[in-house]
Amino acid sequence: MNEPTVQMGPNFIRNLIEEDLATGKHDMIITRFPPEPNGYLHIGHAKSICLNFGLAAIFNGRCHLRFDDTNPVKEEQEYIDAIKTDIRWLGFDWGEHEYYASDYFETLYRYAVRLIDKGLAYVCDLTSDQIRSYRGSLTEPGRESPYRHRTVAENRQLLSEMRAGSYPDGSKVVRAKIDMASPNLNLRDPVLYRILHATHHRTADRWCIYPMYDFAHGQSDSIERISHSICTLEFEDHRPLYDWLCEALEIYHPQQIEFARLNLTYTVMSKRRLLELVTDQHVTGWDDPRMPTLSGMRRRGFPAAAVRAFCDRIGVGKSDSVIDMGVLEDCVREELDSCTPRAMAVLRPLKIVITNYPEGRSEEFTVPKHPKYPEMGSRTIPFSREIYIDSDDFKEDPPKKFFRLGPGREVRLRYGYIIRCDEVVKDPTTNEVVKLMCSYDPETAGGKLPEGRTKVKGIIHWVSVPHAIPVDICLYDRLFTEPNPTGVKDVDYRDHLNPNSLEVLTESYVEPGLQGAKVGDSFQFERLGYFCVDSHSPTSDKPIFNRIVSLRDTWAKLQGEG
RNA sequence: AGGGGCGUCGCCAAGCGGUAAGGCACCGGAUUUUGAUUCCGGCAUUCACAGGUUCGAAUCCUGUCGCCCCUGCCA
Repeated sequence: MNEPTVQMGPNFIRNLIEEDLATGKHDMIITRFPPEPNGYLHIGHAKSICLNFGLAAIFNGRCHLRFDDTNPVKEEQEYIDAIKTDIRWLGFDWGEHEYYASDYFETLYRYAVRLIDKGLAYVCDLTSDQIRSYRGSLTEPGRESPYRHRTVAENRQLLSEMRAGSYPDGSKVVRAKIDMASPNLNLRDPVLYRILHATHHRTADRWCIYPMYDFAHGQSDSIERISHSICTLEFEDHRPLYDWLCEALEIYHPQQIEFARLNLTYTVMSKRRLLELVTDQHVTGWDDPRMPTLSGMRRRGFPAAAVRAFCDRIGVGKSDSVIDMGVLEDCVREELDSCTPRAMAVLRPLKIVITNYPEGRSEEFTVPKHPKYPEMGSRTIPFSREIYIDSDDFKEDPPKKFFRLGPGREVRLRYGYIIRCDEVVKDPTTNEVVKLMCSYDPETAGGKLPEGRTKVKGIIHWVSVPHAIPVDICLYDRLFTEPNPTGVKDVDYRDHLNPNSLEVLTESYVEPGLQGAKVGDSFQFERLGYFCVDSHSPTSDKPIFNRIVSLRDTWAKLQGEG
């Protein structure tokens, strides 16, 4: 396993743990990442994973992977497998420490019995609607259930009958006996167990009562002797309940610390919505390269190291925040720039005929795979009389500061000759530019500049027509047109879906050296961006390249302003 | 006065009584056979606001305002 070097700036959780270690409150720290196997992991989970595994690595502790699988109707083995794959991809290893809340069902049941014996829990026959109305509201206290004062013996009897399957779904629950007037709604006799005659993906039909999250999560942490239970802000209100439970049960009491969950612009982050995008087929699946899921980003070509760098860069705090997508993209570019071999590709081809280059002749240029790291080796690119250039590198009527090709203009072919556009050939009916007749200067090969010749400012990429490999290109853009798709009043987030989030180009070409590229291989197509071979390429011989991220483009930015 | 939390540059974020780190974005400029990369330089007299304590406050106290979360037999 590739053990990542963990980067983590100072943050309040790290400081707190440092203090706990310094004061001897703990000799070793144990954290955990506790996903529910009901969906795929997304970049928000990556933040939590990097935090929990990162902290464990920094302080020489350990981090458990625990599946909080207490709701059999929503959870599936498929998700467990996908989650494990994603965490390993991110570069983290939980070793032997793979746990399941369902492994603790028997212990949890004994805990429930213990509460009943202490008169701190009871079996309640109210319907869910009744429980809701008895709960009161934010501003009004609740009312006690008429079943609240059943005897210990009766409660024990009822609970064991519940477990034995004597009652139908929803007919009874067990509740903690805390305080129906508490200003904290979580303390108004919360439900601990419900009856669910459902087959669980791990315990099959052994149980027909299942613990609620609030009765499983904290105790699971306790059972695993988690020193620091790190979770997101919305569980802050639940902490008093976990405290109450640990005290009532007289069990080990982990310390819960809450941090703000990640939000990213131009995407959504809730599992519910991501699932909707998948089931409504707005995307092709959980691993659609436009999804903020780890599987989507992996397929898109984001390096795991970039995701880790991102998680470090955004920090950890308690204030609600929305991170600009640009931060993630910058991390991806930074990682890819140093490790990605360069290549030339033409996305929207425009043919050029070099009129003074002999017909039938061709030559090869040997150029570095990476201009800054010659140790990465070299590649050869063929040149011939006909080449493709990208159509936006030619403008019949060039705007100001456009230093690419235009009628009568000169431009340098990357790693090749300087050419001049002598003639523009158009389709007589559509008036579209179909071909450019150019001439080359044989004295300018490989960057050479003869004495007295003025330097050309523009350099463009190209591919030799007879040597070009046809490929399909997938251009991805942000999934939504709104920075905060769920934040616009009275508008469904799906109405902000970007209709142009995927553009498929089917007439693109790459240099012949990319012939043997394998799924997942990444390249920088010079002047265009980073691309990788898609894992869903058809078995046909025409590969698909996903654009991972574009290069920074100050020219495009200037254009946008104009 | 229902409870809990948060408010430091456009977006994140250090800082924890001694006089505002860093990143992204943005703006200059240098180098460049990728308008990329790299490199330099600029970018909060001010920390939601108002009072108070102090020689000294983003940091302590009081009050005000704004935003987020909580009424699943989901997690």
